[in-house]
Amino acid sequence: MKPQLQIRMNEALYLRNPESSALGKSIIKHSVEMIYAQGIETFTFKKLAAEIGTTEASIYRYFENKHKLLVYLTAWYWGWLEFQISFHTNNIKEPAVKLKRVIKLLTSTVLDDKQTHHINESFLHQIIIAEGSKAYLTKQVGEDNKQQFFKPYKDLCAVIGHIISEVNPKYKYPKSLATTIVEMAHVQNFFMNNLPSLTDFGKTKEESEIITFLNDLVFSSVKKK
Amino acid sequence: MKPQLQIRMNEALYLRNPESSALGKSIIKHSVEMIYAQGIETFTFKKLAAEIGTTEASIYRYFENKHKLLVYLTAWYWGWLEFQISFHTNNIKEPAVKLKRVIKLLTSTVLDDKQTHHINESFLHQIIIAEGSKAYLTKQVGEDNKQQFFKPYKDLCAVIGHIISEVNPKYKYPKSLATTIVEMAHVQNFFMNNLPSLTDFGKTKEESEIITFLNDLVFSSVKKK
DNA sequence: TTTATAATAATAGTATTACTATCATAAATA
DNA sequence: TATTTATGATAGTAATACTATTATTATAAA
Repeated sequence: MKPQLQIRMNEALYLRNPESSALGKSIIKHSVEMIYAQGIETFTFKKLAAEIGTTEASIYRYFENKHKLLVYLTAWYWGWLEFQISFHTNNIKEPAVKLKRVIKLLTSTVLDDKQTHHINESFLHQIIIAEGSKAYLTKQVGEDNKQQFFKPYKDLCAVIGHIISEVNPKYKYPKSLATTIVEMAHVQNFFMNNLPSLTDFGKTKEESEIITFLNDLVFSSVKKK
Repeated sequence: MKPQLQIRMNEALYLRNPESSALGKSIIKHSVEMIYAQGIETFTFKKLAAEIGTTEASIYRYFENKHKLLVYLTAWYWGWLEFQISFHTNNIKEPAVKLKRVIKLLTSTVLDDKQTHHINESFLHQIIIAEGSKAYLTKQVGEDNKQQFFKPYKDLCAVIGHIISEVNPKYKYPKSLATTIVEMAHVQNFFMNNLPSLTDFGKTKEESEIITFLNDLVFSSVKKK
């Protein structure tokens, strides 16, 4: 059995730690499956309770509301992805190579970790593509930010920003380019699959083309002139 | 009195044309103000009815639901913006200059059209930044797309894509770059104001910096090599 | 092994949201 | 003036998003 990787989560995101019990893990597991299947707006705690054979009240003991649960899932995803990135770029010296690897990791459909734990990362990846921005596109973004809910996302973008600066220390917009890469990896994927005429990959629907596009975009900008 | 510009709207977006009556216009006007002020999730037809002194039932005679209203407002915005762009790039020959002008129009806070009509474009611009993507980030995106709800957005992106191809006919990703410009003009603005550490403009909060960033990004990529 | 304690189940209830339906009345139009 | 059409007034329903209470288990400390 592989050592379970535990993503360190902000305690303000939950009322009771879902990792601390079987019910908690079941809530996470089935949330991911249901939100993946039906989207965040039709997903309710009542449906979730029915699905996993518990009660609404029990779920409310773990999460204050649906929004907190979504923020929890996105935070988990970004934490997990930062780990993946540090793992897969570990012994790469060349910053440009590192940056390419990051773009690939951001864009590629992740393979489910073969049930190593209860979260299906592949489903979660799709959830982040379609629902991820709703975690911060709210009026409470300021409050949520004060409580550090977006720290994993910011940390990841900071890591990417630093790699960009390694490639070219003179490049003026490492942070904005980092968020551009992250957001576009998702937006282009969503458009390719749902509004294909908005992209140049609508015919093939190949993730590899998004990677090529992003590499071209990033390296034309960052490269020393 | 200025000639009123009428944006041609998809009839499937409404039950009764809001432009056809005083109540309809009032619904649009106050929707924009309320969604701007309180965000789409806390906004309800009941609150709107109270605000404008009508009944919920009357509002439902114009719009099937809140989602359709949001899609209507975004469609209106993109239609309006495409008009602005064609107006302000009208006699520009040089495609690179045209593209710069487009980036500026996408990024800049629009000035309210001085009550020329009932829609406050400046508020609407902010709504699009914070809520616009929720119009398509849904499970019904396919259905909505079949009904052409996103045509104004796609048309605008197509226009921008063509300008990109004029700048460099060999550039491989005009469509994806076009959506990147449009989305990033908004995302960078949202981050700059709400999660400033994700951008390079957090200190000054100047829109002009976003424009400079986007110009750099776009022209480094598109430029012939 | 009992006892305390903590987690969950079962059940109920409330306020708000997201609608639909009906009928009366006012305004516009023919 | 008659008639169509829009709006207002009112009512009602199902679902959502919770909160509260009490009973039962499971777990862990004494």
